[in-house]
Amino acid sequence: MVQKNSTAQSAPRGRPRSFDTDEVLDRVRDTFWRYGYAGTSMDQLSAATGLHKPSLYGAFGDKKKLYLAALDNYLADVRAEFAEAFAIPDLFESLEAMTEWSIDKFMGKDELGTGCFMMHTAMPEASEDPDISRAVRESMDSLDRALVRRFEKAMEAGQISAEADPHALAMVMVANHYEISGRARAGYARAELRALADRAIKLVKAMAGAPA
Amino acid sequence: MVQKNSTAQSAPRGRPRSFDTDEVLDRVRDTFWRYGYAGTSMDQLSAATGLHKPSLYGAFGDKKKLYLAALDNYLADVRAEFAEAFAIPDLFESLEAMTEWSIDKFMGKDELGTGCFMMHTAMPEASEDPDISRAVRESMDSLDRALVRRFEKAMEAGQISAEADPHALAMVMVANHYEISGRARAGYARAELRALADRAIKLVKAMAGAPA
DNA sequence: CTATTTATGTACCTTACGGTATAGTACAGA
DNA sequence: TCTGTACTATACCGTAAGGTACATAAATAG
Repeated sequence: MVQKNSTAQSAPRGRPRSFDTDEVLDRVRDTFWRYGYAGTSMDQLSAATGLHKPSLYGAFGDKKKLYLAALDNYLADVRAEFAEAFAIPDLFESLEAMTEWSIDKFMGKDELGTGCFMMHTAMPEASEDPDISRAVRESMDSLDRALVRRFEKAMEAGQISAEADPHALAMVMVANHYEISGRARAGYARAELRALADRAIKLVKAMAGAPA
Repeated sequence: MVQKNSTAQSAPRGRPRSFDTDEVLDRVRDTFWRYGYAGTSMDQLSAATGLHKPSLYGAFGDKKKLYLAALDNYLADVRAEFAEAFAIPDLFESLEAMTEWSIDKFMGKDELGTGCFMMHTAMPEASEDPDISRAVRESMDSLDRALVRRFEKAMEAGQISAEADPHALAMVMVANHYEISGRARAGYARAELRALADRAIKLVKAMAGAPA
């Protein structure tokens, strides 16, 4: 009991895992992404990860916990990327970076068109599963806040008019974000998504006005 | 062979159906709506409609055809309601009616929060199923066109500035529409959806300017 | 080296899935 | 009334679903 909360150097006791959890979660995420939560079987996940089912169950619990782990993984990734984009000093470069990343992600591998992982795999379950529903709400709120803060920062930096409404501006970008996700999954071409994003950025420019 | 394409008055030959197809499709739609396409079983649909499975298979084919029939049903409903809303002479009353109807639909029975049927049941399947993907694209295009036409009509009627951009205005309403759907399914309250819609309408007002 | 702990791999369990065979039933037409 | 036809009801089929028992393997602790 001496070293109760032992730090990282002490190796775990039994046989070590033969896989990297994050890599596995990436494969899991990609599989759920294509086929949806209900549409993905544990056998598919087993095949996609190369792990046998008992390993998956041992490491993550059950299908839902595995999904939630993949969702967390995805959302953390989004938050990190957006934080990076929003750290760019110029507002419109920020928005450009944000939309560019989204469109890349939403097109997916081989320009297949997969949309937002959360929108198209978590939302169908959200009406029946309060855990998933809460995760979605938290993520939406988080994106709202991040965008509002970004616009407030731009106002403080004098990049846009002091009379601009950060909440209205954030709404435009958020709604555009979700729309692009839907269009991507419906099979619209990258150029069409880009045009939508550009339109939104242009609108933000018009709304935000010249710096006072 | 005389009356090959007989008109409606000739009754069908065998035992008549004991159910009304549209009523059944409504129940089917509601069930898919809650649990998603993959998350809904034929047994659930059988229970929800009160029909035994052979009747469902006999009338609709298989699960996917049954789903597509429910989707068609839903989309026809949306088109009809929006056509009605867009027939209101005043533009902003039109938009009010459109959003009011959407929010009602998206909240669902008992304010449970179900979102748009197409967005949350068809989209997850869209990345793997070209039939569903195409139906979604057609529906999105149709809503785009309807909104653009509505704004053009408002311009012709001198309700908004002749310099306004109908496509930009339509984009705002469409993106807002899909966003409200997502928020509804994530469990946001009706008042929050209403506030989002009002913000979009307010933005449209600002963008459209006073009639020249 | 031995005991303990944890992960792996195979094989399997129970249940639920989409779909159907078959026997019976209600109608139109002759 | 008889016949053909289409729908209904029950019971069922083969398969795939989520999840696990159990024997084995690889590590640490003593």
